[in-house]
Amino acid sequence: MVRYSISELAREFDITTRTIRFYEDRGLLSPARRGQTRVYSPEDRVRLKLILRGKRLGLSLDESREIIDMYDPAGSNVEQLQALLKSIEAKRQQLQQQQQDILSMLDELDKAAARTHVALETNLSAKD
Amino acid sequence: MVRYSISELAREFDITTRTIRFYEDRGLLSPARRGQTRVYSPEDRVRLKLILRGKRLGLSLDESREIIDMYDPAGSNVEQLQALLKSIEAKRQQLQQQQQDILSMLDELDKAAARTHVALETNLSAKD
DNA sequence: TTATAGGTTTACGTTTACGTTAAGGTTAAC
DNA sequence: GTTAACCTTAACGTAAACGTAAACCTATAA
Repeated sequence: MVRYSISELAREFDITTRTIRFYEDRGLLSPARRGQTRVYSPEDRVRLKLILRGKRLGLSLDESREIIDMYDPAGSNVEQLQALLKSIEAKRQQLQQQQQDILSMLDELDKAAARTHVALETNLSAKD
Repeated sequence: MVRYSISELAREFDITTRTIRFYEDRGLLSPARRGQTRVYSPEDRVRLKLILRGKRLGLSLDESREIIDMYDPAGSNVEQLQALLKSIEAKRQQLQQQQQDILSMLDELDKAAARTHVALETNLSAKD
């Protein structure tokens, strides 16, 4: 039965314990307790990973929570399920927009790098 | 000679004029003036577009400015050019990480959608 | 000539996502 | 038995990215 301490997780993901407690405060994590001390399961660790991935994509904590909550359709009633499908679709669109943005930006970085190489060689051969 | 007013740009990109002025304040835009009034060129408009694309990718305004500044290697000296190449490479790596993150997330959204469809059909056939 | 539809600066307010003490409780090693 | 390395809650501070409101100028259409 694998368990983690808060500082173990903080070290692994290079964040502070304050950050982890803050995520709990915002309802993104709810670790077990041994006495007063927080004890994290592998599932808690996965949730943390998902939060951090969301952060890398520029998601707010609320958005990350929404996505994590999409994982189980436990909000069983039909309307909720249909709403869930809608927000899944919306997220997908947003991610596809991001993909496009990344491709454009990568393309422009390539060109910028090329120009910079040219400028470098010019400067070097000119030995100014 | 195409020019834009601040509210034209605000309408086009669905942001407020306050936002556009804020970007200027942070050094990301520097439109011309006609009297006291701001007048935006097509180049200004492109810069604004790039800022907003950065936003969609979760970049801070400072990061967006850095990327926009990569477009011309006017910081001509050799050390600066080498530093520029380094940061271009760093950005590229970050964008590739984001690509990976997006692919994973899209994959998980697919699965979530599938589970939701199943739950929906179950609920519908059960007519609860 | 007076609305009204734009533009301006200035400045305080707000949300998000933590950072940073402070003050204290518990266990393991020396 | 005290030092060190953990853990806890509580609370104030802060940077980023604007929102919001006040107070003002200015051109033009009715």
